[in-house]
Amino acid sequence: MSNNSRYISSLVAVDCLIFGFQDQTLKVLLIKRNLKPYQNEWSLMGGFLQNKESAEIAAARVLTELTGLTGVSMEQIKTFSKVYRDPTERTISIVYSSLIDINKFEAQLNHEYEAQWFTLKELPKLIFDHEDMVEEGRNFLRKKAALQPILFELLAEKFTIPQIQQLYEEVFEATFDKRNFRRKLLGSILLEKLDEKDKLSSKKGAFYYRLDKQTKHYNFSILLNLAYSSL
Amino acid sequence: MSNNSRYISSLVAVDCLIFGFQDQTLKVLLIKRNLKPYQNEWSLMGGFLQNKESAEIAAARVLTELTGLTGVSMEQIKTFSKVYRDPTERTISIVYSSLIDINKFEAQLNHEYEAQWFTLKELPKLIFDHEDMVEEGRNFLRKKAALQPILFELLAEKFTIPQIQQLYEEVFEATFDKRNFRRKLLGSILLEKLDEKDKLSSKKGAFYYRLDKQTKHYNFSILLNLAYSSL
DNA sequence: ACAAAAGTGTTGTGCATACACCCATGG
DNA sequence: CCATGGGTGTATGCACAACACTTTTGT
Repeated sequence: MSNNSRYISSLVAVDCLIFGFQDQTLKVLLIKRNLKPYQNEWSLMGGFLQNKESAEIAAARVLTELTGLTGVSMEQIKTFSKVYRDPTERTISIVYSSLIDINKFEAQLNHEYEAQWFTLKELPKLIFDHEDMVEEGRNFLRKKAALQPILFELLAEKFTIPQIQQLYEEVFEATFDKRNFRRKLLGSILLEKLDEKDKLSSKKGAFYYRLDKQTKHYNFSILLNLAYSSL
Repeated sequence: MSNNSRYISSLVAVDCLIFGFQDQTLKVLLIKRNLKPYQNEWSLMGGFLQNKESAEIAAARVLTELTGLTGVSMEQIKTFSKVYRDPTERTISIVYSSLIDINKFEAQLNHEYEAQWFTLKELPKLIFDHEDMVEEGRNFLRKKAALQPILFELLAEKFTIPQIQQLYEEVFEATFDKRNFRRKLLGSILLEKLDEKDKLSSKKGAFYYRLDKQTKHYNFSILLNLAYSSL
């Protein structure tokens, strides 16, 4: 099958849906476009596929460009291809998502871009179909989090149990019993309890934990039934 | 962001991963390419995105072209974009999957294409990265089937319980206790028992069932724990 | 002293699993 | 009459959900 005028040759973009967790809230990283058209409107950070680049590589490049972070794992969410999704030019966009520890990010932010974290409830209007992208990403996050302990990537190295619980409650838009949550969590994942306490959110203070070094073997049927209703 | 020589303008293809169920076996529909290069090699049925066409529309068009079927629901599986996946020309491909009742298909097959059903175990060598596509599709099918009663789309309007069980066993590559399976199934989905029996696979015969008309409210935590291990 | 969040155990129930025998029929 | 696959019921254990009180400490 060779090139033929009936077939379009389309620009292919990648867009990065970057989730972080801050102030007990799940957030997405958006940038304000600094070029026309749609100047000053908010969007996901994206970029076009370059010549000798797979979409995975392109997505990683875009992420690094914005945040300075490398080696972050990214997952393909979905490809968007509506004909007029970008009114100025026919493009299709492959969306990738990543979860980052928001503090690492702050350190390395590229200030060429005007980037800002938004909670999912206070999302501004986004260009094109980027709001659909966020929605898809959110569903993806739920399914994934129900099956694998990925959400830890959103937390700093040290974290408290109440923090994790808040994160899960955010993602699933639900509230869980703290006794049951703690039991399930500790029963599924090897966590190392530290002596240090986080006293920011209570007077008593909550012990920090960190992921046990050799934690590769989690027993993660955990939280699955939470998932039932939300999937 | 306007066109720029660093950015490639790539051909965008869709490939259709069509699953069917026949002789107690899960099968995929492949075609033998009738043009060079790679003439006479097997591949998924695909086509290029046309000018005013979204990928969803293109995938539906391709499916119809091959099978004559319309209105079949299709799901986007994943987009493949390795640089040299198609050695002759840079293309990216968006894979869609559908489940069809193999009998409906037989009736309407377009014989311009040399199409053939293959079991997953006897898959021939496929062009490009099409084998990866099949693999992705299979994973997708498992996850989806664990949460939703989609597999019914593979069956004819009337089906027996043992038939469904075989189908699920195929998809999950596992065997289930028939008493438990039946109980869970009937407890989750409204099935209407018919008076008629299928005597093809046993002397006693197995009663036919069909999906209850207003079956929109299934209670499908069913089979989820089968999923645990396979997801 | 009191407010605010952290931390802790027990009990009941429903669900999944495991398991063995009878039934209907065609050859 | 027998071989083949279809169909049925029960007992056990486990994992989840529900639930209330004590601890710590900053103000």
